[in-house]
Amino acid sequence: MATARPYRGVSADDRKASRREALVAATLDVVGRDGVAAATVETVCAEAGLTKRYFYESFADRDALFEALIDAMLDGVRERIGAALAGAGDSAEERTRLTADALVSFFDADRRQARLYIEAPVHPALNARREASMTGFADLIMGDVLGVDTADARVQLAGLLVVGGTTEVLSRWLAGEIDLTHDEVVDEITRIGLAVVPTTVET
Amino acid sequence: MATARPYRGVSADDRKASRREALVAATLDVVGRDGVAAATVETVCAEAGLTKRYFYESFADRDALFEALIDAMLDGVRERIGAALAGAGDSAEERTRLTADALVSFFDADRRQARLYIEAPVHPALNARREASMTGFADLIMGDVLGVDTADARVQLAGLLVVGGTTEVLSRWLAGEIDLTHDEVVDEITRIGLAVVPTTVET
DNA sequence: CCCATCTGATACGCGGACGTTTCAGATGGG
DNA sequence: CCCATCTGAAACGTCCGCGTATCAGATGGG
Repeated sequence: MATARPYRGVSADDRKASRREALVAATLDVVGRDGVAAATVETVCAEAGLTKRYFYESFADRDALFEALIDAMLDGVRERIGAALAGAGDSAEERTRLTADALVSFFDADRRQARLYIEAPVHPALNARREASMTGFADLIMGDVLGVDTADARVQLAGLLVVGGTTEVLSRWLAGEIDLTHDEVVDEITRIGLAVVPTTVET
Repeated sequence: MATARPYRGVSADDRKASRREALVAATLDVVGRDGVAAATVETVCAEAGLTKRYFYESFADRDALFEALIDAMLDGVRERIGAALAGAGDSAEERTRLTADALVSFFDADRRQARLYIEAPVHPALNARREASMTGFADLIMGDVLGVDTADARVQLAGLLVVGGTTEVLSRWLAGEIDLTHDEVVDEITRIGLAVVPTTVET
């Protein structure tokens, strides 16, 4: 049954896919404009110009949408950092700066994603991904960027402090509470990242 | 009207005050056990062994309770830090360690308060206080403890990064994700706090 | 041209939480 | 002793969001 049929010249799969895409985009818009808490199934559908029927066509429930959304965002961040580090040298200073710049640039360029990340704690499904990602970023920064032993609990602590602190700083800077330019923010985060490395465990 | 009358030997004011206190204590218990999101008017009243009528006798609404709760918690933290710094010398290292220890000890000793602080972002009223307090703590640490110029935007950034990062670290450590002792955590936070000071603006 | 499918809108039932109100019974003052 | 006040429990009305179901009209295949 349900022998998929073209409609207005588009195949069933294409229609479904573009509706899903519209929903994800609409959610990001709502989050960016009104915050995560405002992104209900109803408001998202209204924003997308679709009805709830199509929501449940693509997502099992609201959590599924949020998970898809934040996973896409986190993949984007990782990709951005990966690209920045791809052609980099071995200098810890250079690598740290490139990483910090990738992060700041990513969220500066798309405030919707920034708000999603910043407000992730309001929703359990988002918060779980956020926490996991912070651990991952901490490992990445301490290991791949600064080149210290991430098995050391002190290094883990330092990594989480830098990542958590950077998140807080980004949130404030994007809100206009910190009167520094993009480059100055990157400078400071880089400086702090380098300063925070436990000297006793350098490799 | 409402000519307050004693009941079971207690004055009306005393009865009301103890009910209010019971509600605050119950909220803290619920938050500690089940999280901020679980602290509804109904669950709090049930925990306190009171009914909603008494809730609205002491609080205008749920937000008022949350505000009273987090303000009390933040006052407690400030008091604890103040006491720690009261008899301290001028050494930045000593003052930083005492501050870090005060913070870690406070939340380590009362996980309910820790959970309230950590989960504050889930509720707007709590989050507003949390954000304001972080700015305040950042100023306190950079100014009163480390003795640098808090008018400098770079110092503000560093302060927020340390405070935000410390919050993240505390959250993880209390959750058992960081395998360090109380003293080791204080050591690391102290070390990082000192390392993060922008050297170009020392006073 | 006819009928199955797709679309868009709307209605529905459910549960959770809020804040208000009602009521019977316990308690204390005059 | 009587009656006003206090207590504890419960009921109520409202709102909001979820997830499902219904239905008339548009569209396309055979």
